Amino acid sequence: MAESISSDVIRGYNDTMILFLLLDAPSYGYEISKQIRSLTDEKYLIKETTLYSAFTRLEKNGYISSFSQEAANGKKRTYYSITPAGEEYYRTKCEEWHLTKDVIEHFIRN
Amino acid sequence: MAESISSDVIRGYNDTMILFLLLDAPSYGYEISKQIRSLTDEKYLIKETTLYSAFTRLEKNGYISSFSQEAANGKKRTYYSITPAGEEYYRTKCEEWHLTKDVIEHFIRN
DNA sequence: TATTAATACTACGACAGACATAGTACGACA
DNA sequence: TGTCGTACTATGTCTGTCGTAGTATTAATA
Repeated sequence: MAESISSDVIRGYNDTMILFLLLDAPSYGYEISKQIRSLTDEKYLIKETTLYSAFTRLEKNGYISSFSQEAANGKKRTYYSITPAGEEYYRTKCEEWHLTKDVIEHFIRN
Repeated sequence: MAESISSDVIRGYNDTMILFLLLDAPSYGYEISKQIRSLTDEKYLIKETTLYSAFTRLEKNGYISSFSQEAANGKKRTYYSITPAGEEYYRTKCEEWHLTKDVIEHFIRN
């Protein structure tokens, strides 16, 4: 019985998950990792290194932008917000997902 | 508009596709690639190198076994058949797929 | 008859995303 | 005093995919 998901399977959708969580409001690493955890009922736990390297990649591609802000407790955080290009990319990935799902399901029995 | 699927998305499911196609009968590289092509309505075309390296990996893991056989036209082919371990692995991947799908869909809007 | 297309692969190297491991730094709490 | 939670950064490795190239045979086509 498959009980947890190997992240290799998810490869290519970590970016999409992050962008989705930034659609409504800017956020930062630790919060996003907790959101992914709770949204998926602990079924998917993104690795810290995976998450932060995704931030770097997404920013380099112009899909998110970052700014520093002090939290209530005086700690400094790096926040990220989605850019218009990021929103566009997110929509593309959603379309791609539907296609991908259909393709893979041809090979799934039951 | 996403028109074709980047294989990066599919990463981790090529093995599953191959195993699926071996469930009913042994087959070989060229035929499998054509079957994937037609089953997916040309939407997914597996690369030759990807396919043959998958064979190597799957055989090394004991999920498939190979034998040589001459085709009707006298040409030699390497056929692969799925092993019991391969069938088991295939079933696991199917279960994992359902889980994965559910997880990802939390992050897909519309 | 010469050339091209289809078949059926193998070899080699590069790349990118995921991940392991480790370390930093600060505050809260016991 | 030490551990836990927070919020990261650095570095290097691994693996599946993919680009490129080459080999060899047969079938079809000009």
